[in-house]
Amino acid sequence: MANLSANDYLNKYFPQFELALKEKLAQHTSIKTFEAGELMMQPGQYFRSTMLVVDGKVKLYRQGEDGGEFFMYYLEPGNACALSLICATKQETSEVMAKAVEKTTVLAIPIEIMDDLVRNYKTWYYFTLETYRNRFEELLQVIDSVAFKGLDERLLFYLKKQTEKLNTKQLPLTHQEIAADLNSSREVISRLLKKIEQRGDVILHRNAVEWLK
Amino acid sequence: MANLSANDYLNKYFPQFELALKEKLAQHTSIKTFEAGELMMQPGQYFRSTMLVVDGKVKLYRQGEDGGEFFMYYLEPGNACALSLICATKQETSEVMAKAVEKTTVLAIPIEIMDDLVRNYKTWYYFTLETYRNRFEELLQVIDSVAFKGLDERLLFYLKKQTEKLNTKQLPLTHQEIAADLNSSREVISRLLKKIEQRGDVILHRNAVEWLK
DNA sequence: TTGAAGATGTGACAAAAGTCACCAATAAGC
DNA sequence: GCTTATTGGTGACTTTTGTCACATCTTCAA
Repeated sequence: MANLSANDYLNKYFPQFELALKEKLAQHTSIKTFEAGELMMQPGQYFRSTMLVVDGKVKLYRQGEDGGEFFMYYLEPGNACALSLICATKQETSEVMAKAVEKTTVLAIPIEIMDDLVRNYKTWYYFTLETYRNRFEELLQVIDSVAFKGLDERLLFYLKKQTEKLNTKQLPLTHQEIAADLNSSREVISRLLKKIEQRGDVILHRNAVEWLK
Repeated sequence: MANLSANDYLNKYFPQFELALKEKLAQHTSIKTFEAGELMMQPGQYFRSTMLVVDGKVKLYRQGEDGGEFFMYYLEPGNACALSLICATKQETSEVMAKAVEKTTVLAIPIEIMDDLVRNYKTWYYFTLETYRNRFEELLQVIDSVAFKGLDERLLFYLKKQTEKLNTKQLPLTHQEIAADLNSSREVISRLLKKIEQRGDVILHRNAVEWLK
């Protein structure tokens, strides 16, 4: 993607923002990019800005004390990180990990203007509410799958979600990565995938899983 | 508790609301009460109002397709149901269960005035944001415990949370109820409780667990 | 081409959790 | 008192998941 200005990004991915808000943001935000694989946020880190994703893809996951991971959801262009809204506003440390899975571009909004945004721009207010709502609902789904389902069903749910979000049926995932996302172990995932393959729902390739449904 | 007016409740539990907001709410809300054990909200139900809890205690939990339960958190006086904010605003059906665990009183805010509240009363806006934030953080904790911890640790976490919220070390819970909240089975909970008792962290009574830490 | 690293497959076993059957203790109602 | 429902205890067993050890296979770089 060619070099777009903050204004270009805002018009493209945040058309619902009122004009004055877009102008305000264009003045005060800086554009930051992260390389694929780069960590954008980690527990214990303080924030001086909230981030609006305008290009790429960000993976949000929780990290356990033992170092285990647990995938929550992806952020895409047009999304904001609900957690960074929380953390920036409350000046608390983040409790989740955010990692760029592709080269990712964000608009960084300094916390100093957050209060102004919230008070004076209705569309910003609606946007933050909508962000909370959406993330909340995603978290509820995550809780469901982990509370009520066995690993086999969770794996199916995970693969389905990946095909939707990555927008391809050839999922570029190793068994090891899947295991990490589900906080399980590679061997177990390998076996479950094999079962699913025998049922005819996927085909296993090296470094990839092909979703057939 | 004697018969309080909406205004009394607002002053007591929502002192942070600006005066005009309290007046507005006093005019437009109705007081509803629920008996102990009464279901206040269930999946598939539409809402015509958002609820502010002003007395009693409400248990929020998720229900699986198989009928299993999964405890999320309690709402207490001064809290609002984040989900009812979502559902009322988006006119979507609820996806969680809410049950009064004690006789509970709420102020019901008709959705018709929600937009007005959001637009014109700053303290309402802050309140809704704060509500989302708090529930979000509670959900993250729930996810952690279920993603990274074994049943034994989850049980400890659960008991601890109960002592905090119920504000007593004599938890009036049967093993069956605990098992339901954790979406496990009574026998397993009984055994784990026994272990914890042997470690000296609790004493088991009939219909109650005494938390010693 | 060869060696190293990473990805996957698999058997054997261990640990955690759920299920079933049944018993004992307690409380509540008649 | 007696009966019955609820609560809790326990052994035996199964299923699910995790762990360990090791074998293949592929890719890539030296």
